[in-house]
Amino acid sequence: MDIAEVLRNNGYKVTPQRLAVYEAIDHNMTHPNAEAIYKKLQPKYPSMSLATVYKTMEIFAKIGVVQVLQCEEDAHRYDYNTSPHAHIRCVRCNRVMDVNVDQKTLAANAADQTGFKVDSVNISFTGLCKDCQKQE
Amino acid sequence: MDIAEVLRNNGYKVTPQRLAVYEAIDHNMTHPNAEAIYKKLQPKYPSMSLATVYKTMEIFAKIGVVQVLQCEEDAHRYDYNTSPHAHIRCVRCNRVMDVNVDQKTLAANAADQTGFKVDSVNISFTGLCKDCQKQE
DNA sequence: TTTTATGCAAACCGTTTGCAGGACA
DNA sequence: TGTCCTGCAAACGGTTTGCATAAAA
Repeated sequence: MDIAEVLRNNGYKVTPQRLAVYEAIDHNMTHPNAEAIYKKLQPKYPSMSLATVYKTMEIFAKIGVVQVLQCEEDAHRYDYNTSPHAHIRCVRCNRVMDVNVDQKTLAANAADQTGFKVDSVNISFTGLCKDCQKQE
Repeated sequence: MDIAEVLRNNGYKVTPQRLAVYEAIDHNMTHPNAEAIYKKLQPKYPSMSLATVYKTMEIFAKIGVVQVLQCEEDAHRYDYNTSPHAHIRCVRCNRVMDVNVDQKTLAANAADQTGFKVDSVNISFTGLCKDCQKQE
């Protein structure tokens, strides 16, 4: 994906900060939150502010560049993978992994039961990951 | 359920505030947040503080009297129905309804895929409810 | 040159906490 | 009486906002 082009096509300016944030999340499997993205950028982009990270993520979410996750913790996390899937978080090490779930069927089921026109589906699990199970 | 007995059995004192909060959430289908519970109690219990509502809900969640929900909004909501089920929120009127979902199968599926020992499952949908669809 | 973005600091909002006084057991 | 609970106000943490300056188009 050419993020510069996507920004331009959506009427947003292409700035070094936006490119940097994109670089930090592209194929980032850790599902970072804003603070983590900020910290990751510190060494290379020391003048970047946390507010800019938030503003950039809001734009990225709006134009479909990232998916916003809530994994039963305080801060939001971001996923470069915008295809519908669920997440599981380890309650011990806080690692977040992807989980394949048939969201389409679930959404159809929810619509049938309630008469809602369904917009979004959010599925998260918590538990103990393989590594942390070994250590217990 | 005799909430006084449940409190006592778990080592908590029985106070008018705790009984009042229970009264406010028992069979309350609106999935209220702390603020809503607080406001509902104001007329009858004007001296009740919001902090006490929070502290009480924390205890209720711990002893299994309520379920805590996150429906892709800022505040947590509480459900007197503690059996495993999902929720759907209307993005227009913010009403929240219950949805039956086979969480057991989903959890087993997530465990298979990731090797996690699954603790909890959280499923929420958003969309437009029947009434709000009519009005559009 | 016009418009939009940045970085800073302050505000915000839901929630938690410390503590002195009060209620339960 | 001893312990726990309450209500208040202040603190907290993640996020948003207002604004003056700076950079993109």
